[in-house]
Amino acid sequence: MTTLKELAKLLNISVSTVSKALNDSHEISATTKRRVNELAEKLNYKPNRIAQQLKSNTTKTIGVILPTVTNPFFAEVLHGIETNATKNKYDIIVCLSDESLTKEQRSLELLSNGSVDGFIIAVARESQVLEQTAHINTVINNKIPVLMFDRVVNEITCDKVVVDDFQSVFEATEYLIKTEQRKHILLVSNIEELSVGKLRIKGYQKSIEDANLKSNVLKLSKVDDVEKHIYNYLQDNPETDAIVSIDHITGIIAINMAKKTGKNIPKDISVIGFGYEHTQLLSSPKISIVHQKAYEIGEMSVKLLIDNLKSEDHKVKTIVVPSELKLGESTK
Amino acid sequence: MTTLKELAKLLNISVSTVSKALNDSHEISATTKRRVNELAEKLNYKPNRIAQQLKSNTTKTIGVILPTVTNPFFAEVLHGIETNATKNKYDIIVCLSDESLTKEQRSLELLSNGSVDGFIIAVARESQVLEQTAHINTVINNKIPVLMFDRVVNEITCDKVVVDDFQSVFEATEYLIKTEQRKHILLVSNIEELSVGKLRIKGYQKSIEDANLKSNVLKLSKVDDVEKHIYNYLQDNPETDAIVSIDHITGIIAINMAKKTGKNIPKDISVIGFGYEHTQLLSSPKISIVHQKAYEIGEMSVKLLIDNLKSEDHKVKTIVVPSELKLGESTK
DNA sequence: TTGTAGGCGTTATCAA
DNA sequence: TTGATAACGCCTACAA
Repeated sequence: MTTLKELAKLLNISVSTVSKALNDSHEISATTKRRVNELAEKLNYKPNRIAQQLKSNTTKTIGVILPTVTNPFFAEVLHGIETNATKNKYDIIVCLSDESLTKEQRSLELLSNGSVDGFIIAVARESQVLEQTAHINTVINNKIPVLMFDRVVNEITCDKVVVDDFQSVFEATEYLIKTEQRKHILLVSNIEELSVGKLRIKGYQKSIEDANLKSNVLKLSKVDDVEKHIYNYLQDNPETDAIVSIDHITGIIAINMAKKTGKNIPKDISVIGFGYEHTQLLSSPKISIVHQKAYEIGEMSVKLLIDNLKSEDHKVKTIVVPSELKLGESTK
Repeated sequence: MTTLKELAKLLNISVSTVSKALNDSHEISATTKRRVNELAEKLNYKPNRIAQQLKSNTTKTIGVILPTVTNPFFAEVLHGIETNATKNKYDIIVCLSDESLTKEQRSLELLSNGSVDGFIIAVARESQVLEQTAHINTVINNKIPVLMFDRVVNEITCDKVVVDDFQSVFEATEYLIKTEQRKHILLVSNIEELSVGKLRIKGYQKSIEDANLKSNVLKLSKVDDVEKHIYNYLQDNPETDAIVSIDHITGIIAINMAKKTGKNIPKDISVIGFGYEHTQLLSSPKISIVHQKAYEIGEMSVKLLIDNLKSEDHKVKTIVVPSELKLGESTK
């Protein structure tokens, strides 16, 4: 890689002159600037990023710590993060915790050595279940800004970007009750132990209670054969006329199983699931979904974190990104 | 952040002594080492990564450039890359090209300033279709190692990790012909313009030719309503008794559509798609898939790139990661 | 056993 | 208008 020193030597001028010329300083004459720029162009000079980082004590890099990226929600959030970071001339270093507390701790620890200016994190399932989150506070105490999204720890004070988990499921359920007159609504879930899962279930229950209906929750996260469990439930409870799934998997399975029991969708049973971009393609009829604005969550997270990085007196915020009920063909 | 200088000052010794003590140099006395280590521990000292990078002229960071991460194949490859990179104490900077040539060029350009030691890249759809790949050679000419995976440019000389696209579809088709005695096999695709898509279609065609059957290819990548196209085809060609999908979407849609036309799967029609971890969950009956070892592709890519980074006289290799036919319930 | 000095590539201050 | 120098934080050859 070409350096300032090399350019200086070739042009017989000093390093600092070259530096100033390249940065278009008013101190430098037009001719010198021209000479310098021409050579720099020719040798494809690019200022060494590492040196700039050392000098400026800032990396323009964000550490992004995700539980997984095979879950389409996090994939789409990452998409939003990457796009918006790039737009703001930030790079992202991505670490996957694989839902493991240890990996999450290690990643945070490893990047807290000047590698990044700040973190965007969705905490691992294990960290959330065990309520072990001291490592996050450690980072914050080291004055490295942290933004948490989706899976959030209430006890930690930092910027947060969350989904309207309670409200969205409340409304989805209410839609089934009020608009579709459904009376026997099942909730299926494979994420009931997560903060977001709990909130979504509460939204369902509130709506059910308001209508004096019976709550039916099928928890599947520790179960092998999800298909079979849903199928059996539907066989045993043939009065079921609607299903709400609070994740991006069980809704589609529920559609398949309901069809298998001979029910017509949406005539006999309505189904509302959670989903993102392509989810609807994969079911027939196309599943109605609570569409979480995953991309926007990523975008907002970057925006808020960069705000924090740039301003001296940043005050902590929590932003709620509202979801949208996107009706497909699995509701009437 | 605590620095060597600060430690030195507090202990009234020189910076180099501190440095050596922390690196457990034999030059330093046990007592000094203890004093230094204790204080370092107490102040949570961590060597500044940027300074180390500048000093060593190596970043221990890999630039990963992916077309997208919402496609589960790339998500799983990323998983493999991240895990193996971390294991080898490398970070990854992730850029998404969004299938755009321009974004891909920009990302490569931007990171070619010392930010990374090497690249892992799957070229964007646009770059591949337009056959514009000079930017990749530029990087290689700058002596930054590049590894390409999956979507590969034959004209470029560098390490490659690819899937056995031709062979896997050849075998899947052969399975339908020889084991299941299928005679009217349809291939559906939404990626026929990609190098991998072309190879997969060739594998299908070879197998079909070998058996003296008729080739039927349904190209859907520029089509709005994939469901409808598949449904119509099945209506118009009721003799169809097997479907091969060469992507991770159209196989599941084909199952749904075949069911819709009243066919029984796998009795009347067999379906084999492409897929990864969770794909099989989303269809009923569970789809049989060509399982690309996406995670392994990521792992191998990192391994090969790091080999290249470490050895002086690295010779260029292409590694083929074989896929596996994973029979589900959509074949007999 | 400890310390001094120089350098990685850049930028900024100050002097010429 | 240009150049010398110092500094960012770390490491290391060499001197003490």
